[in-house]
This record gives sequence, C-alpha cells and structure tokens, in this order.
Amino acid sequence: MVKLEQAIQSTKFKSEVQKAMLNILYSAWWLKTLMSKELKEYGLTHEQYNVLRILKGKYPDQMCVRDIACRMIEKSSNVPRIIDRLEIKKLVKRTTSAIDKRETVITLTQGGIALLEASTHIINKIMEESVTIDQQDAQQLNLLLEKVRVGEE
Amino acid sequence: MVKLEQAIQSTKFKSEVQKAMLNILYSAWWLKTLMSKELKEYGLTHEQYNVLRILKGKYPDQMCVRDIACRMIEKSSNVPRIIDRLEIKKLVKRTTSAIDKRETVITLTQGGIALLEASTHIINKIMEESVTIDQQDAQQLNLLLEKVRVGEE
DNA sequence: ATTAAATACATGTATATACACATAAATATA
DNA sequence: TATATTTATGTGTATATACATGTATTTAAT
Repeated sequence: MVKLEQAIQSTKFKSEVQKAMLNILYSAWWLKTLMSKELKEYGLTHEQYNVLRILKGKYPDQMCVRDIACRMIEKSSNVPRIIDRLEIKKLVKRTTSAIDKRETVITLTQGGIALLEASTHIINKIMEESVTIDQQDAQQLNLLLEKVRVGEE
Repeated sequence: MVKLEQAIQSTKFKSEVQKAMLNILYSAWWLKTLMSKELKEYGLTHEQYNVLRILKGKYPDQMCVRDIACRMIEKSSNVPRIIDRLEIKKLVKRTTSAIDKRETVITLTQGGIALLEASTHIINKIMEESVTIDQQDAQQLNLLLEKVRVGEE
C-alpha cells in the first residue's frame, strides 16, 4: 500500500479533513488510471467506456444525448464529442428523433455491445483483484463520501 | 445531500464495492468543480493552483520540474505545459540550473505568492463551508481510502 | 398565427490528460 | 577518451474538460 504521504510527498496537512479531500482526488486518479490501462487494450478511453455502459443500461432502448449526459459521472463531459469517436469506430449509431427533431438518438451497435461485454469482463476482473475492501468497508465508505457531499445542492 | 443514485441516475450497482468506486470518482469530480469555480475568480485552473501550492511548500527554495511532477495528485499531469501558463502570467520564473543544465528551476514570483495567498484564503473558507464532516469521520475516510488502494505498487 | 423563450445538440477555444518521442546534458561503461 | 545509457525537460498528437456560443426546433405567450 502507498500512503497518501508517499504518493504526493507531503506530510503536513492543514487538517484531517483537508487530507481526506486530497485522498479522494488521488484515489479517483488511481482508479481511473487502473481502468484506462485495461481499456486501452480495447481502444477505449475511460469516458467512452462510461458512455457505452450508460447506453447498455437502457438497451435495447435508445437514448438521447441529454439522457446520457445527466448520467455521466463527470457532469461537464462533452457527450456529443465522445459520441463522435464512438461513431467513427462504429460502436454506436446516431439518428435524429422522429418525434423531436432536436434530439439525436444514440443506438448501440452489435459491435458496441460485443466490445463492451469483452471489456467489462476484464475490467470487473481487474477491479476485483485490485480493490479488495470488503462489503462492510465499502458500505462505510459510501456513507462517508455522501457525508462529504452533504452541502451539495 | 445528493446521493450517488440521484447524481448519476442509477440504482443498480453490481456490488457495494463497485458503488464505492463510482462514489469516489463522483466525489472527486464534485470537489474539483467546487474548487475550480472559486479559482476562476483568480484566473487559475485547479492544476495551476496545485503547482503553485507545491512550490509554496518549498519556498523560498526553488524546485525543478521533476520534483513538482512527483508531488502532483494526478501523476500524468504535463508539468512543463502547466508552468508555461504560469510563466506567461508571471506567477513563476524559469531558469536553467547551473549545477545540472538539464534541470529547469522554477521560482515563485512575488505576484505568484500574492495570488496564491489570496486564493488559498478563499479556497480554504469555501471548503470549510462545503465539506462539513468532523475530524473523526475524516480520519475514518482516510483509513478506508488507503484500504481501497491496498493493491497499489 | 406570429413572436419570444426554452430546449437539444453541435461547434469553437483554452487548458489539461495521457502518452510517444525528441533533444540535450549528465553519468556509466568499454 | 569515446560511446552508450540514463535523466530532465520539452514538444507533438489525440482525447477530454470546462465553458461560451451558434443553430435548429419545440413550446409558450401574445
């Protein structure tokens, strides 16, 4: 295990709360890096994978760009542009909605489903191997993280 | 408080551990957004601020690019480029080391110090207002996050 | 029915991430 | 000493973030 102190070569924190904030930021980077490394084998970025997973959640129903955007972990993600890359790789298809011509409807292709399934399989395996906390600790962690965001509107 | 379920409009998680991973990623994004919003008033990005703080930690000693890089929270940050922006704004100064001509030595300017102090003051205030967990919870959170990264080399 | 406002998406710009590669200088090796 | 390797930094490219703006379409208001 690498403690935060070693990771960012800092020992003096203003408070335990400030250390926790840095710890959250560092842990998120660590998790993303871990996933991205695996996803690279499939030619996917972390964010492209996230969009594919969101689409899978509604499959075989389609989703419009807005629906995808509000399910993204990073809310400021530029979903149209991420879909651009996925479309080039023929993992999704874009069509204009017949009901509301402003909406672009995104559909997972068979290739998209196949790639998502293969990569998800590996990702889950890697994450299970790398993150070994037990269910109780995870539950406690979820509780505390939501406490951190208590001021969120 | 906004629970993760509402934030990413998802209710079915594979496990409490998977939920915790998403919770870490979302919380990190939330914290970064909160800080960036304030830093914008000072014309700084989150990453530029991080570099300035690292430099402050050694002040009045100087630091080379590599030393800054290994203290960054996001290890894949391109430090030379971040320093480019800081240099343009005259917040830091670049000089080539006399001892090792490969090294670029970075120095905080008076303007850099002033801007850092002003922005740190506000950031600390905002973070104290927004993140209201107590010291014990923070300690517990730090413990759990390091448990998450137990597999880190 | 016409106009105004809101909505959905695309596009543009600056900065950052992630990573490969280039360059110059220092160190190790033959 | 000459060469090879390593190290420190800079540069290039593709993608993403953060945010502003543009455009078409729908909805609401007059």
